[in-house]
Amino acid sequence: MAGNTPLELEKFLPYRLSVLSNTVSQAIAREYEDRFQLSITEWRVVAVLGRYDGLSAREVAERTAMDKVAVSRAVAELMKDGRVRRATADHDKRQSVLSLTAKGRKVYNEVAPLALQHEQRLLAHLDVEEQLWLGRIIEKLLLAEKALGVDRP
Amino acid sequence: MAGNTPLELEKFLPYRLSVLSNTVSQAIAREYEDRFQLSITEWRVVAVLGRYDGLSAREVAERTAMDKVAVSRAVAELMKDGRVRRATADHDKRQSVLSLTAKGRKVYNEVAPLALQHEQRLLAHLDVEEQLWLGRIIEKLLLAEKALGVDRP
DNA sequence: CCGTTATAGTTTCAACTGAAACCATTTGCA
DNA sequence: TGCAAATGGTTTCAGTTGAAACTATAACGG
Repeated sequence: MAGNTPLELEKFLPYRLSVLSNTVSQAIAREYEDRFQLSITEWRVVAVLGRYDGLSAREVAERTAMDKVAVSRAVAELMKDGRVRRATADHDKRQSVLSLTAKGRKVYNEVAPLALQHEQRLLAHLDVEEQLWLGRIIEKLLLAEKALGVDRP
Repeated sequence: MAGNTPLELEKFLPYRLSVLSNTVSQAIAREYEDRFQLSITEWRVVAVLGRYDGLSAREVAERTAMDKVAVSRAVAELMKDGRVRRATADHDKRQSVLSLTAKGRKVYNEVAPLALQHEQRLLAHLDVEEQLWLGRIIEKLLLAEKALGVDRP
C-alpha cells in the first residue's frame, strides 16, 4: 500500500490550496498595503469592524480567524494610526468595544470596493455553475477538516 | 457602485481560501512535525527530492513555490540532520545538486503515505463529481490570478 | 580575452508570528 | 461572602520570514 499513488506535490490538494490562497491573498494585499499603509491583518480587522461596529477583541478574532495576539497587535497599530477607537464594555470591564473612527471608516470605504472588485475579476473566469460548486466545496472541505481534527492533542 | 455588495469577510473568496488552506495545512503538519522533527518547508523539499532526485536549489524552489531563501534554509537544516546531501554541479559550479540520503528517503517513505492518507480522508467527504470540479476550478483560479498579476511593479 | 551583466545560493536585518506567562476582572460555587 | 477557576486582553520571548545586500561563478558582447 505504500508506493500506491506517488506523492506528486503539484497534484496534492493541501499544497495546491496553499499556493492558490497565497497567490490570491498576496495579489490583493499588494493593491492596498503600499497605498493605505495597511497590513493584511489590519485590513481584516477594519473589514469586520466596518461591517459590525462595537465588537470586542475576542469577537473580532472569531470573525477573522486570527488569534487574539494578532488582533491585539493589529488593534494597537490601528489605534496608533487613529483608525480604530477602543472603549471598555460597561457590563464587563475586561472586554473592549472596538469601532472605526471617521478615518478608519474612510479606509474601509476605499479598500472594500477594491477587494470586492479583485474578487469579481477573479470569479469572472469561472462560469456560474463553477462558482456555485466552488462555494459548496470549500464549505464541505472546511467542515471535513474540522471533523478530522476534533479532539487531537 | 460603491455600496453594492457589502464586504462580508465570511463570504469573501480570498478569505475563505486562506482559512481553508491554513486549516488543512496545519492539520497535516501537526501529524508529522513532532513525530519526525520536520517543518512544513522541510517536508516540501523532501517531498520533491523524493520524487525528483538531483534537483538544484532553484529547481526545488520552483517546484515547491517557496522562495530561494526558504529553500536555502530548509536544505541547510536537512543537511544538518543528515537527510539531504549536496554536491556541486559539474557543468556549473554555482548550482547545487541535491538528493536525499538513506535517512532522508526513509522519512519520505514514512511521511508521504501519511500525507496522502490525510488527503484521501478529506476528499472522501466529496463525491467524485465534486472532486473533479474542485481540481478544475483551482487550476482555473490560479491561472486567472496569474493573468491578473502579470506586469505589476 | 576582458569587463559588464546575469544567475545560484547565502547571509543579514528588521518585521512578523504564536506559545506561554502575565495582569485584571468576572464567574461559579462551597 | 470569599476564593478558585475561567475569561479578556497584553507582553515577552524565541523562532520564522522575506527583502535586500552580498559572494561566487557563468554568460555575453565588444
